[in-house]
Amino acid sequence: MTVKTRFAPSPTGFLHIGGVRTALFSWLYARHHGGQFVLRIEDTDRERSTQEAVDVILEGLAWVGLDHDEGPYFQSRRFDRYAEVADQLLSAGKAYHCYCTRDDLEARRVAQISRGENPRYDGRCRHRTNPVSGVQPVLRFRTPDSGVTVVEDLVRGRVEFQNAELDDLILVRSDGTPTFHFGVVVDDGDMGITHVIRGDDHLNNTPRQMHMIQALGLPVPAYGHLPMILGSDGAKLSKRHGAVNILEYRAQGFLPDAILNYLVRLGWSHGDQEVFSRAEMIQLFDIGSVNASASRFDGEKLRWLNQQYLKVAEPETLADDFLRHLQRAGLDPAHGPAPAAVIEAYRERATTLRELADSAAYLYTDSPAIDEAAVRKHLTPAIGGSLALLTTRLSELAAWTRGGIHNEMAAVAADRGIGFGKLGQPVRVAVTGGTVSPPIDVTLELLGREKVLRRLTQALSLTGSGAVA
RNA sequence: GCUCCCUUCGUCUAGCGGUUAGGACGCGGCCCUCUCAAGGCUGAAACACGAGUUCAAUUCUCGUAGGGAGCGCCA
Repeated sequence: MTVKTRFAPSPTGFLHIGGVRTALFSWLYARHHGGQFVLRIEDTDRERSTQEAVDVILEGLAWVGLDHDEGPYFQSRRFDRYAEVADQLLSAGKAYHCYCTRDDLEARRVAQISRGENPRYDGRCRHRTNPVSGVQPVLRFRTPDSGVTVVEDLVRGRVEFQNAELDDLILVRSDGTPTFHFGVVVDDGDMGITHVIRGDDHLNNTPRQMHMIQALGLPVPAYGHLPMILGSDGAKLSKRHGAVNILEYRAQGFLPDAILNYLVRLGWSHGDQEVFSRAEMIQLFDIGSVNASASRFDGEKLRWLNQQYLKVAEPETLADDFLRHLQRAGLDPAHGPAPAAVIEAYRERATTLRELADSAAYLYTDSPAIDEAAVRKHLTPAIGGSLALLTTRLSELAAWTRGGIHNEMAAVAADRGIGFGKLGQPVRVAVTGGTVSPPIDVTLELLGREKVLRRLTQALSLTGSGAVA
């Protein structure tokens, strides 16, 4: 049997990190077993579904690289099929029309709750033989009222449900549209889904769906219910801390591989290993060793992982994204060094591409941000002579390389009788405007001779030493 | 309220009857060092509680407490 899994989001909002994790595990399961991964858009609720949400889901999945083999299928285009299956169930006596109104249902629900009962449909239309005129009925599924349904969950193990606890759920609304439960069952059957891997908010729905599948005479798929991801405060994911559009992570400068790596370690592990390439994930992933408990989202660890990927990536592959972040910051990439060299120099000093671009901003502008306190501290009269000498020597340096620059700086420091560091930091402040940058020779090499000489000359005047190059 | 699920350092986790309870992020210290990082070494930090079962429970069972989910003509 070939494994076939699916990811079935409803397009009523953006795709967030929790959805991506669900998609990832489902995708990994399929890929690990050499199976197929199906994408299905569950848009039976026409009121709340939007094309914009569909686009965002598709773009998000494409960005993180969770590719599907089939689909996207849209439930909204399969209404005829659902109607056909509904008729089948109705004529087989496995479903029936219910004429109870919403108001009646609601009133009974309130009464049940006040009596301390599980609010559920009382089945009063189960044996009705005549239609109620003027009322458009819904179609309800006739749930077995005794017995036990066992879910052998891939993640939770054996979970039992008393059928008597379950009521007759609606398959088709009075307006003729199918409900979520019905669409899922018909689609999973039609699409040949063998393994349903989804969030554990569906665990309680599983016995009902199994009943429908059995009534349809279809094979019951295997189920795996994944624990949910909580916000960093332990509360349900909300916009404050993670339930943001997955594409926002791209805007923040995260890499897809880092996100998937972070997500796969939420609820799953392989010994002490922390970093997994996609190939390793696929090879090692085992749903049987997925945790049953919910986990919290930790942005710090995501940042750490992101840097791990930043550090080993081919700089060229990061160049385009880096350029986008520069432009976002209002900088002109043409006015500075080639991206790869900057990435190379900065990736151990940044956790995201966005941070990296922000740190490198001084390379791409003629008016870098100036740290006034650093200027006062380092650009003192005493350093003026050294800066003047360095400026002269750098202007005469034959080849503008870090090695050559380093030699000139060492020579100036020796000549002036000061340590390398005593010269390095004032130079750093002079050319970057701040106190932090890659090794000073690398920094100067990146900036280029023209900008370096100009900034050193400007800095010289700030020292108040009267020295000139 | 009813049903179902969950519970090891602050966080992610390893553990699958006998361990000095391991690793990672974060935090502290030391080393390296022109700054910041990165890196190396190192420190503090956990089995929710109570009963069983057992020679022996973090590990098995049952409770308790605390979290979570479901109970819609939402998905």
